[in-house]
Amino acid sequence: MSTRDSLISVGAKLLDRGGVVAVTLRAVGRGAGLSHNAPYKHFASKEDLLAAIAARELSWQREAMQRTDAARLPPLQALKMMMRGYVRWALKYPARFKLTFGSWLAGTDELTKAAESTRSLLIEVVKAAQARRDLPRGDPERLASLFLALAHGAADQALAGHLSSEGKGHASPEQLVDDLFGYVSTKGVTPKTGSRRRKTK
Amino acid sequence: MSTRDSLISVGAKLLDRGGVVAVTLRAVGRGAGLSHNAPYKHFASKEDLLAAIAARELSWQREAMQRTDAARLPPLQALKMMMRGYVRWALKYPARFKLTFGSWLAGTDELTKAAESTRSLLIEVVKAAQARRDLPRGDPERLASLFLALAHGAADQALAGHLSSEGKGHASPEQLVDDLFGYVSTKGVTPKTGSRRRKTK
DNA sequence: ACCTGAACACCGTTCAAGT
DNA sequence: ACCTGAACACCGTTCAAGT
Repeated sequence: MSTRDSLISVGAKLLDRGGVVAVTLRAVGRGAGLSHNAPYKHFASKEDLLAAIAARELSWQREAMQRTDAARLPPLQALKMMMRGYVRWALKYPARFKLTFGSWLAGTDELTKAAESTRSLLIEVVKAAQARRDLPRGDPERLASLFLALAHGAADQALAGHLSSEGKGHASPEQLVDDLFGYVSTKGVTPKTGSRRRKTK
Repeated sequence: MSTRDSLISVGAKLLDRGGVVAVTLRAVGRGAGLSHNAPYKHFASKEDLLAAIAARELSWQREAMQRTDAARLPPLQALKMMMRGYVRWALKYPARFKLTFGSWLAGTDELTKAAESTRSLLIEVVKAAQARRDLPRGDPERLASLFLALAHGAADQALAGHLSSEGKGHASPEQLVDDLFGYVSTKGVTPKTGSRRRKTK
């Protein structure tokens, strides 16, 4: 493991422990057994280190989706698993999730590339599901955006505590993902809310 | 306007200009024409000031929705306008939007109250739309969560640049909101992606 | 090429006073 | 009740050296 990689790892650990405010270049150097400004030999600035952490995270996320894809499940089911995995990741590592979508005024190349390759994988799965008539026709990019936006938003709302406040309407992010599949898919999957959908035409 | 309020306003201005990192208690004091630690007489900590800014924003958001509600439009249309307003607000004030859903380890009372009252307004509109059979049956809280999560996620993805990358699949957050209405509503609104839905049963 | 140590400006926070 | 000024520990960043 290169020094650069271990600095990224230390940064991620600090991030998990104390949020983004806990990630200081000095602490990262310390955690790697180096001097307070050794990080500057590997990253141009603090933002640059944070971007590297985010890129690694996004890249792992894509790899997880690729593994799901390689399992050759029915595409609609694969898509659902990918979205659930995304949500679980967000809930398990909130700080990493937040960081990944922080304000990257000028997203690094590394970062945008990782995001785009995730996106295109998703689009392919949507296309495959459409070919089997499990998803309605229409621009696959747009449909992929719809799923991703919902998974993302549901996770973020849950983390903010705006979802599972109190009472019975405690929809988990996973449930919302399932609901969306119910509304969109043409396979007659009934959302658990009790609403009835037509059977496949 | 109380000193406290003007401190909040200065903080919001700094936030818009330079993101959350630009909001320093010292700069806020300076901007209000006070000493560097005058803010401590009104806020317990920096986090406390940020929470107050977020709460004000959330509260404004709710008031905008209430104005829409008061216009007595058909509920489904009112709901759509609220969601679009939410998205437009996020795109116009990204830093405020991000802040509002930052990691509020211990969300202030003020903050959670504002969020809850927004939520309950949304739920009422969903119920009204269901009563008119414009939305399918099912837990209205859950349906409201679905709309809010999508609007939120679409806005956040757009801000991260993960939506309108390049090519034709450049779905705007507003379009995604419209798409969701198309899939969910029972009024036979056709999503612009070209997918056909059944007419009302 | 990679690392250290000193230095600078800035920040959050605390404390003792002032009116 | 509200504000100021000094002080402390900490941080991002830069620079001049060291090997």
